[in-house]
Amino acid sequence: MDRDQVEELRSLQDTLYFIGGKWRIPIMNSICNGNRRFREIERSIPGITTRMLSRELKDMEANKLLKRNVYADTPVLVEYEPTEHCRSFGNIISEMINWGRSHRNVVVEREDC
Amino acid sequence: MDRDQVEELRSLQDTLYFIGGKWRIPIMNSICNGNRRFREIERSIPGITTRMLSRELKDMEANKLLKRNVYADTPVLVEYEPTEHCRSFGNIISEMINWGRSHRNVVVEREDC
DNA sequence: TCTTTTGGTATACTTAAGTATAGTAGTTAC
DNA sequence: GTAACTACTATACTTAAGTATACCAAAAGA
Repeated sequence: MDRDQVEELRSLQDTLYFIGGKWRIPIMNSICNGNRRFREIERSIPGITTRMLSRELKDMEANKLLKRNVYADTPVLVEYEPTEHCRSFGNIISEMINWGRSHRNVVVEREDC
Repeated sequence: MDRDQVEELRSLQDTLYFIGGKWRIPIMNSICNGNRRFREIERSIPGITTRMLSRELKDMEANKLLKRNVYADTPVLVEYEPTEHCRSFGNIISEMINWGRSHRNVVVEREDC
């Protein structure tokens, strides 16, 4: 194992740690797709609970992945805005979508046989 | 949420499900980097236990991500070989390495301030 | 007035993922 | 003969992640 591979593995594991669970990437994707409000994001990700969404959003704000803007009109309006840091995940997310798409095709092919 | 976003989310979640835990991507990376034998892969990923490696390799074989070749010389030699399916993850892995690298730089910058 | 919507929090629980540690059977090196 | 390596499996346990459910206050709509 040469030096490069050690550094690559470290970068890889950092990213994986950052992605963490099941929901962060879908949330990033949703926000980058233009969803801004809590219920809007929630509806865009079937199956997520308010608890998980709430926790993730808080954590993501702390990690500078998004900005939480509160507009104190009545009723109060809360919007989550992606940062550049969040958008920098775009390539990973696109690649994941591509992979998932072609993987599904492979599975479908197998099922046809 | 239009049709496209539903399909994208599905692809994304499929991929995330496939990646699963903490170890699969590092294992794929290791094997694609040329590591072939059990102990070789194990040593290339500090912290992994034989149990996790064993489980993952088995699961990955079942999912056609790799081929397990047994050479019945004495002593028996076992080699894990990546399939095209595994290599197709290359883009995701590269993007993750890139992200991890630049994220670390960002963190280092912050620490310097 | 009653229901629904918004933007969440609190509590309790389950399950999946991962860790720690030991052991197996065969082989080779000293 | 004993220590170390290969390629694992087995058992027991911990912890983190996720689920289920209920609830809150304020506002708007029917």
